[in-house]
Amino acid sequence: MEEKKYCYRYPHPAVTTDCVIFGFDGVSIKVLLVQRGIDPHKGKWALPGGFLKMDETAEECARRELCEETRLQSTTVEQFHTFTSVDRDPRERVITIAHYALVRLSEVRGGDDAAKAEWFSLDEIPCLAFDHDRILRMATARLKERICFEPIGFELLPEIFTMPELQNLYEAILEVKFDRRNFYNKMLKLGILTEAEERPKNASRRIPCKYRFNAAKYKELKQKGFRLEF
Amino acid sequence: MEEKKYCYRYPHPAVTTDCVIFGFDGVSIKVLLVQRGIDPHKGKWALPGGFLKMDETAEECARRELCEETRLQSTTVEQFHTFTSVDRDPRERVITIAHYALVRLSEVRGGDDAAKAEWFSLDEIPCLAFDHDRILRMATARLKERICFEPIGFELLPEIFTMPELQNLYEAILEVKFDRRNFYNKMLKLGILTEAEERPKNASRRIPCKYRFNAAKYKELKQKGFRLEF
DNA sequence: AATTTTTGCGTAAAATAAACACATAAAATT
DNA sequence: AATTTTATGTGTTTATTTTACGCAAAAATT
Repeated sequence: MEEKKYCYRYPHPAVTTDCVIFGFDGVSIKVLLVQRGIDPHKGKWALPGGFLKMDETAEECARRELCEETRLQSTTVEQFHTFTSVDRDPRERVITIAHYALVRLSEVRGGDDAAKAEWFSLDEIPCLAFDHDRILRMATARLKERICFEPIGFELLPEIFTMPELQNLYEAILEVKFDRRNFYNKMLKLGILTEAEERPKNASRRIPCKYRFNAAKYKELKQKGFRLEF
Repeated sequence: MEEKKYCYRYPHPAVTTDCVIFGFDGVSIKVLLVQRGIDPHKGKWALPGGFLKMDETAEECARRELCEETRLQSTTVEQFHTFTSVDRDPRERVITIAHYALVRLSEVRGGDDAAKAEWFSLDEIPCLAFDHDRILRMATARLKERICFEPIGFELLPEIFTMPELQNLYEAILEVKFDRRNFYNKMLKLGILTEAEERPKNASRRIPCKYRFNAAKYKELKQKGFRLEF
């Protein structure tokens, strides 16, 4: 039995971060889950997560876990809720600061963790450990809200993408269907897309144009006070 | 020196909740601050807050503090961000789960706390303890976002209110001016207001109609999938 | 070779938002 | 007391945005 050497005058809860890592394979939204190797809930699938170290912020902690699983250093990581039910963990009082991350599936390499990790579609999520199903539900709800007002969708696509790909992403997240031509017009009119390649003269109409997200232009427009609104 | 009797195998941060309590006096948005009676930052103004107990959730903790300051039991309290900078508190590692609360100023009675508490307008906030200025800024930003899509504004008004009062509230929070007649039309067309009193026949036009928020109607409309959009 | 699908680029209609006009009576001013 | 100003309810007109849908051409399918 290891010594309990960190002592306080008042009880302290343990603090963890969990990370809902979203990806997009061109058809549906995926979430990365890991299979727990230890009790409690040994063998069950869970969100990647771990204990907060005393010299790191919650976001740094979440990024560390993200990197352990995907080898990705720089991606969108955002805190969205802290879960504090008193009986979340049978061992001791544990509160968790939940984050979501958006990654490009093509850039993900296997994690260095021995633990088994797997991508799941949102409609085939297995039974999850702790209150992770609740965390996941809130994460997807937040993703839906955010994508309507911030251009976070581009974090899930390759740098260069086509309009149908972008539409598929929006439809997958929001679970709706858009009219192809209206989506096209609206997106272009926003002015935040740049044509990635010059279109050949003998342009085949069947081959879609390639775009990239114009972050500079978006920043400029945002300062003028415009909102995405989808 | 009191005994440090709560011991763990790994270091644990202390966890607090802070609460940004918003009120509206008919003209501007107010925030309740308390003057710290102890070090660190003794004498400085701060957000009401305190340590999370082991048998309560973060929301319960925030409500407890709200009640201590305002005697209000049932109001909107919502978590919006957890602040985790490593050097927030000079004593030890403290993370705080920040909430905002919306209260009707008319219903607020003095707190039972000995500490001095005072309402401040957003444009005359004094220097605050810890990182509470950052917390307050994020709270007001969140309030702005939320009021555009959820009818939380009514929590700040008396149960019965007039259209000019409602408009003043929206203008105070969003820091914009609306055309009186368009605001009026838009609000009525939403269908979430009920006339509170029958208007006398010899209705003076100068005396505004009185309304109340129709929560049932709002719930019904929301289920059909409509958004406020302001 | 014919048919279907997919894309770029439109346009007409419908719905929504923005701008503003006017009557009335209370309140303020003279 | 008469006059002016202000605040409110109720519109209408115009501009803008959203929605619905048409069409041609090349690629893919049959």
